[in-house]
Amino acid sequence: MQKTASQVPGLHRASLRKLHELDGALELMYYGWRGMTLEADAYLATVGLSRPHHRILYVVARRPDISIGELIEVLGISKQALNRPLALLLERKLVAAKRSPEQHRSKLLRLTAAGQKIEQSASNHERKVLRDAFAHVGAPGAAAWMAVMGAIADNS
Amino acid sequence: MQKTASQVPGLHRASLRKLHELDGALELMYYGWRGMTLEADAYLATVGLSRPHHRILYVVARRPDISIGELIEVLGISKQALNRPLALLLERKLVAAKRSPEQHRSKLLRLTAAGQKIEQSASNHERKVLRDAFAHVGAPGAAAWMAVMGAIADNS
DNA sequence: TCCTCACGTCAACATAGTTGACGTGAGAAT
DNA sequence: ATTCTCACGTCAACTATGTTGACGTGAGGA
Repeated sequence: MQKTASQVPGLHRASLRKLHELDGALELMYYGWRGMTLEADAYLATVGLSRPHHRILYVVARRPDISIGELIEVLGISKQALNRPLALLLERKLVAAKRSPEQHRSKLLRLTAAGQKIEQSASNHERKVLRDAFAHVGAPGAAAWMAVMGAIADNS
Repeated sequence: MQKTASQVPGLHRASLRKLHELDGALELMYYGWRGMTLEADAYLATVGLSRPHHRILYVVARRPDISIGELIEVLGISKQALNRPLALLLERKLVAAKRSPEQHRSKLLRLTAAGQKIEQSASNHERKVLRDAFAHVGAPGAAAWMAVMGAIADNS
């Protein structure tokens, strides 16, 4: 047992000197991301999965019969990177692949019932964090948050 | 050359069916995080560094003479995980370690001039994204964003 | 003087990503 | 009809970032 510090799972926000006006916002983004995914990751670990598996489950849930190629595009990773986590999901029958009868050039992916259950549980953890946060600021605050995040996301 | 899709660096937001009310917010958080760090990561890559190095530089810049133990606590990673990236920063003389004269139980870390320059450049990329996004919504929107992110971050 | 234990380091391993190489089969070109 | 091409998916090898475990060292208390 060698963790004098950081036995806190949630990594309380550190107090750092602010060198720039926006440092606070910067740190909020960092800790916000961690805060949202913390419980979901812990849940996923209990079922032997992790973040990349969840991302796959999330997308497949919302695009049934998606092909591997499309999945790669949506996730923004290489097809080789997709291979291992997806193989695990298939092996554990959380995702089912069928080749369409006449067109068997690509595989079509779907969640099994078990896969759906895990996807929903994990995503629920994340949505709960957001729901609670939005409750603090009401609908206008939530709308403003969405607007800012949209602007940040669309930067590129 | 084998990337028919995803040659777009910025990974445009995918259009996924929304199964829950908060799915949009969930995805915004994901793409927002990516959006903020995208340019900074690209810059860091040009100088042979990456995200963990930047996090170290960021913290050390705001806590000069921090010890390794404190740094571990702030970053929320294990001291072994810190070891390799920090060793690189020391080797490249972006961070300097001095042992205090009488108390040489712990090392005190500081950025060198070169380290400061890189930290500022990388952080500037991230702050710029935030600044632009905030400009879209004005001060009240920014305040609401901060409030929501604070609530999300403090979840734990 | 000795014990303890925080500090920091090294070694071994897991996981998630990368690039490269390649088999296979659909569809186009000839 | 035959051949070419090339997208699709898979496998192998490698890199990077993290984990846990083991351990040397020296400060400070007993």
